[in-house]
Amino acid sequence: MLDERKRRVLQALTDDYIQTAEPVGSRNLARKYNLGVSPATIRNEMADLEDEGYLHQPHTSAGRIPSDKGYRYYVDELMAPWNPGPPERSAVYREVRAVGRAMEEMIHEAAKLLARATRYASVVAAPRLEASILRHIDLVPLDDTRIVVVLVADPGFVRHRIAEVRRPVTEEDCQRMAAGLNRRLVGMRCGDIGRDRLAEIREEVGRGELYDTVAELLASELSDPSSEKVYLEGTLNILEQPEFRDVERARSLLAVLETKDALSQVLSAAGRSEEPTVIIGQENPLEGLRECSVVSSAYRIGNEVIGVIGVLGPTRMEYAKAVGMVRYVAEHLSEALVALVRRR
Amino acid sequence: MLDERKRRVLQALTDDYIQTAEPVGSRNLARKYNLGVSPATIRNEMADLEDEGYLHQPHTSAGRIPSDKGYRYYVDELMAPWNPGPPERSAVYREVRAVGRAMEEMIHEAAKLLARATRYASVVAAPRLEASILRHIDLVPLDDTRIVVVLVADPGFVRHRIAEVRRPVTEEDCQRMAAGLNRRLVGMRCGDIGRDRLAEIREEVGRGELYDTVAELLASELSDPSSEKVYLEGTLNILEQPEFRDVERARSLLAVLETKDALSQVLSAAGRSEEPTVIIGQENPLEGLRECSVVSSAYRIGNEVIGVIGVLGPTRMEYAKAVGMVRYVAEHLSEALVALVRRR
DNA sequence: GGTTAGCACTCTTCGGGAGGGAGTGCTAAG
DNA sequence: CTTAGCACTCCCTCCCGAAGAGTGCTAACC
Repeated sequence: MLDERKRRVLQALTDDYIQTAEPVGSRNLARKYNLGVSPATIRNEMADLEDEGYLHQPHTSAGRIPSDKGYRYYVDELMAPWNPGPPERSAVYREVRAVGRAMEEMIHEAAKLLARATRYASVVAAPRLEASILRHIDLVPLDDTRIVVVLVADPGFVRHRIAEVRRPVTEEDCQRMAAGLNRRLVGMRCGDIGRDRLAEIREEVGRGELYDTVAELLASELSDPSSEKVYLEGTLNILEQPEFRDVERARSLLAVLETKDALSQVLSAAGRSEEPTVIIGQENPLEGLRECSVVSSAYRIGNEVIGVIGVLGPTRMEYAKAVGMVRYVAEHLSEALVALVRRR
Repeated sequence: MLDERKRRVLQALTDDYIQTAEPVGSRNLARKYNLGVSPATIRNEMADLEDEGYLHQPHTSAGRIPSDKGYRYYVDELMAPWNPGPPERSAVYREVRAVGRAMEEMIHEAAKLLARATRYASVVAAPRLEASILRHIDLVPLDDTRIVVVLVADPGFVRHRIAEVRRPVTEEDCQRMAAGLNRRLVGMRCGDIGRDRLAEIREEVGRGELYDTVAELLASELSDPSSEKVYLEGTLNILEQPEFRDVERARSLLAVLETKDALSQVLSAAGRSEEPTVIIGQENPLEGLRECSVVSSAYRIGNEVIGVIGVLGPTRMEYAKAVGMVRYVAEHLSEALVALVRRR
């Protein structure tokens, strides 16, 4: 659709704009990238590219800026692939693949790393407990009316909540009930352990206030569909971007990002492809993110996609680096996670 | 030291400046606060207050602004006490005193609430595990070479880490070892469970790789003095303050706050008084925080101070509200925490 | 016919006054 | 001691002009 020279112009212009954040003029383009033609010719090409919607001008007599359509074309066809170098690689090995971490912590570390490496904000959706297999329940009395309920589920979920009862219970009560719950529930999919299921085994496992309290807590923790955890890291990086030199813009963006709900929407819009997905500006479903782009990738345990990790920055984003880094982190996160369950 | 009229002028001026963030002139002061004297008189008083260092002028022919010394006097002697109204009270009851939370989560919620209520950033130092009493250790096999180590300590600490061994272990191995560890360690102060102590009981409890791995993990988790957790919330609020309308300032402040180390310093400088402490501007030990004030208070379990919670904002801070709110939250947090251990 | 040099034109940005406004400090009178 | 009056200072805003960057068009060139 675009001839070779237009492609080269669009590529050079986008590269330049991504670097400088300033509208790019024909003279500059001719000087810095040897396109083999004069500024006048480039001007003609730029005018064509603008007519076709790949570029736009902030005002007459300014240089051009890629439009969302321009970025889209750049991302799909033009950009030079970027691969992590030694510093990025070693950071991933050091921080994501470090041992001794439960799954959620590992995922959280991956998000922090991604933010640091790209200098954008990073977002990550942690897997839902629902879909995982319950491995162990533990009841630890804190005092005679409070019990720590510890849940361990399959690929490395560990959660704890505190249950409170009116009538004192003993350590033996807790042990007996934990044994009963484990006998009947371990191996089940967490999402299937709803109130119904818990009511069914009430007779056998325990009855009494302790059972009811613990059961209620389990039901709400295990099968609450709104329990998706979303992390946001590196918000401070947003302030470094020249498009957010204005505090008001930065603030309104950050305000949007602070609502976990918005983040979930962003990540679900990104889909669950295992190859990095790029959402550019207006393609974004959320009003407040129309000047941002999101690069995200699913991560897996084995063949099963369990979450999404990505970066969020201005539309003028280093897409090549973002895509390369997201891919690398997602891959290694997946490998680290599968290692958590590999010997089963 | 200051006569009554000077006190009233300083008070009115500070109140006004805190509200408007604009230098306050004599005419304005005379109009808005009925001080019973003319602007000219107020001017004389203001000149005196400036000579004595309570005020300063950004430039000739601008109004006055309180200096750090002025704020200090205002905080110590002048400001009208502020007490939380129904909305603040109910928020505290709803969010801090809600049940089902482990201690650290409760503290974290208190910080979030404080940030929301004051519209400043909030900081909180969570108690050190070291000083608390170990209550329970649980070893849950995740697969045959990975074990979730769950620690429960006295006032509601729950932590988990994952230990990895080379030679497969069975569920029975774990149970046996957990029982042994509990028998020998429960009731001890966590900080006293160092490598020495763990080596002593090695013979009795378990030997072998499993013991060594778990022991190493316990030692690092229980007695690591650098493990103080510090939370920072409401950073976004900083951007609302007119003194941070300039992105660069906001960014450099937030960059300082993102280093947990700096936060620890701030909170330790605040001391551990149970009555709210105010640190104003230059009084702050940290270079980057010389234009900020911190209002903080210790919180307790029973009579023992276990941490510090506070808010951080520009020196032009609503001190009365900050102090009132910090006091209220710290008190209720202390009560909620003591409730965690009351039946022992 | 595509390419390029030349040029007039447009639009933003930046610096330098001018004018207005807020506030002060001083003086002298009450 | 207090206050009215007043000259003075300094900032802020607006406006203007110059500079600079970049364009689009035209006409010549290959």
